Parts: sequence; structure tokens; C-alpha cells
Amino acid sequence: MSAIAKRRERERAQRHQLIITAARELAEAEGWEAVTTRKLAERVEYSQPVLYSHFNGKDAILRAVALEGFGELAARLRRARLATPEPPQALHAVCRAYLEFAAEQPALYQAMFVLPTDVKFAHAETPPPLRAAFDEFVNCFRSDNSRRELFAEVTWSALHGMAVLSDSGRIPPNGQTERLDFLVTQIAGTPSGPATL
Amino acid sequence: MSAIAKRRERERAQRHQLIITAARELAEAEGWEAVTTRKLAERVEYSQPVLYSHFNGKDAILRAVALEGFGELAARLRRARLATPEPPQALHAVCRAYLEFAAEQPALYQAMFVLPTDVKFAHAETPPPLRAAFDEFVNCFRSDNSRRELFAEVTWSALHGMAVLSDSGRIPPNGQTERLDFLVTQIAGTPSGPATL
DNA sequence: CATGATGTCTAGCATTGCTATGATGTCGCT
DNA sequence: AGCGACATCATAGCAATGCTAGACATCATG
Repeated sequence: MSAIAKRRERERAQRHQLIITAARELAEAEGWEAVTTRKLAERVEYSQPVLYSHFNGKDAILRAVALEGFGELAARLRRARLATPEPPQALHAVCRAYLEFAAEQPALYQAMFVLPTDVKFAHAETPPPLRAAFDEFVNCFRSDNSRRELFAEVTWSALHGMAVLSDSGRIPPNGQTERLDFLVTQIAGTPSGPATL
Repeated sequence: MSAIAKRRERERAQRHQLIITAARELAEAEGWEAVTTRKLAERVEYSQPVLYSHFNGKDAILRAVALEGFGELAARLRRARLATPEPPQALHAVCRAYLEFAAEQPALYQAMFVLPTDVKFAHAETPPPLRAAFDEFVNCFRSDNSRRELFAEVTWSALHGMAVLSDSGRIPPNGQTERLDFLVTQIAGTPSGPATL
């Protein structure tokens, strides 16, 4: 490959990333419904067809943003877990990190977990970063716990529900901390008889 | 008001309901993204502008469908709770009813809890049926529990997460029963020391 | 310098939500 | 009964959307 071709490929890769970043910023600023191919094209200072030479369509751009998010989320959860000296509190730290991620970048979170997608979850073709993020939850439970995966699924589901209901204004965003504390307490402890019912 | 005017108003109310039902059926059959004002108009055998004489726009139709759903959900949860002889198991029954509702009518559920909406939640203007549905969760906990509302919020969030992640193919739909059992067990019991972490 | 390929843009299509305008019938009143 | 006013509805159109075909320019190469 000639040096010129290499430079072109480099520039192309840069532009590829530029599109992803622009879409993400625009979505974060005005919401996904405001991300149109025209606005996006203007933002990257190219015409619309250029977008289609990089991605198969708007959905593919969204998918690329989501994939980027999976990597960042996995890293963040991992950091939260490893930064916790006492393992019993790791779950709490990871859950808090998850909710912070969702609250700080709601549009990114939507692309990852709310908007329709063809990304495979819990499947052979699952993107490694996504699997890695999920595993951070799994690893909060003792390795001799044969139902770790189940625990992780329920924990994740609960957090997702809190994140998404809060973001869409369906539960007041204030109580998140109390809800988180309660959730972790219940998930972590072994239940002993119904006293709250 | 003349008898003729009354008849007209009756017919108008019928048509109003017809539009809501048609939208709901179409969404359930092909998904909300397939519900266009044109298809909807054809389905009710009127032209598009008629839709706008009944609703302020597509969003308003969606809102009407959601409101209908709130009523049905509240009734269903109530029935599940009252049909449970032993109060400690009421929570489990209500939660199962909730997940069944979401799984059986995914499009309706989306209109209620996923798609952007201006319906007020946990607010003075909250539609009574919605508040009633939420109260079914609250009433699963003992009335001397000062944190019932918090418990209900977390329970609902967790169920919502399970429902929505399952519907969008992000967790396998099979394990729902196990997840539900685990969730209810943990929420119901008073935690005694970390054994699972 | 000419040529061909590569890259980019202009212009356009079909579909969307929504609406202005005009046709059609219906109602109330003399 | 007939006429004018009004309500009702459809045709036709607008702007915005995702996407694409074709024209145009640019640039490496013979």
C-alpha cells in the first residue's frame, strides 16, 4: 500500500470517529430525535452521502455510538469494583458507578440500552466490551455462588429500571441514592423471613 | 341539546375510541414505528385530518392509548393482589401479573412506560389509574412500614427493567420466572449479613 | 498533458407528521 | 319547501426525514 493510500485510510478513520463523536455530542445536547442525517452532516462539515460511505445508515451510526459506550461503561465498572477495598461493598460501588454513568450521559445510555438495536446480548456474538460490563456485576458475587449470573441479571435489570424511569421523568430523580442503598442491601443479604410484607 | 346533536356526539365518541383501538392494534401487530397517521386513517376508514379533529397529534393518540393501559394494568394488579389469600404472597402475585401484562401486550406497555411522554408521574396531575396501579405495589407492604413507597419504587423499577430488557432481546426471555422469584425473595426478606457477596 | 479512478456534492425520491383549502352534505329557520 | 349558514370531511399540499442516483471535481498515474 502506497504512503498516499495509507494517509487516506488514516484520514478516513479519523472521519469515521468524527462522525461517531458528533452524533454522540448532538444526541447528548438535543436528544436522539434531533439527530438527523442533515444536521450530522453539517456538523462534520461534509455532505450527507459521506455518512453513508462510512455507515450503512442512521442505525449503524447509533450502533457505533453504543459500542463505544459499552467499552467506557465496562472500564468504569471495573475501576469501581477494583477500587473497593472490601469485596462486600464492591456491589454497591459498581451499582453506583452504573447509575452515575447513565445519569451523566443519558443519550449514550439510551443508544446502548433503550433504543431498538440488533446488537446481540447474552449471545455468542455479543461484543466483548458488553460482556465485560456484565461480568463486572457477576464478579461482585462469590465465585462459589452457582446463581451468580441470575443475581447479576436481576441487579442489572433493577438498575436499568431505575436509570430509565428516572431519566424519562417517571420516578423523581431525587430518591436514587436511597433506592440504590435499599436495592443493594436486599440483593446482598440472605433473606430471613417476611417482615416487610 | 337536540337529539340529533346527541347522536352526533355519540358517534364522535365512538370514533374517538375506534381510533385509539386501531392505533393500539396496529402497534401491537407491527410495532409503534409502523403506526403512521396514514395507515391509521385508512384503518379507521377516514382521512387523516379526522384524526387531528380528535387528537392534537400522534403523540396525543399515543397518550390516549397509554391512559387506557394504565386503567387495565391497575385492575389487573388489584385482582392479583386481592385473589391472594395469604398477604405475604401478594407481592409475588402482583409482580407476576405485572410481568405478564408487559409480556402479553408489549406495544401497549411501551406506550405507557417506554416511549417519551408528557404524562406526569408521582405528581399532583398524575392520572388516577396510574397512581392506583402504583399503589397496588405499595399495598403489598405492611402499612406500618414507613418506607413502603421506597420499596414499591424499587420493586417497580426492577420489574420494569426485567420487562423492557426482555422485550428488547437484551436478556433471554426464558429466565423471567427465576428472576422474578429471586427478586421477590430478596425484596420481601429482611437481610441478615452478606453471604452472597 | 491526458486519462481514468477515486472521492465528493448537488439534486432528487419516497415517506413522515401535519394543515390550508375547498367540496359536500346537513341543519335550522322563514 | 327552500334557502342560507354551518359543520363535516377529503383532496392536495408543505416541510422535514432517511436515503440514493447521477453529475462533478480532484488527483495519482501513464
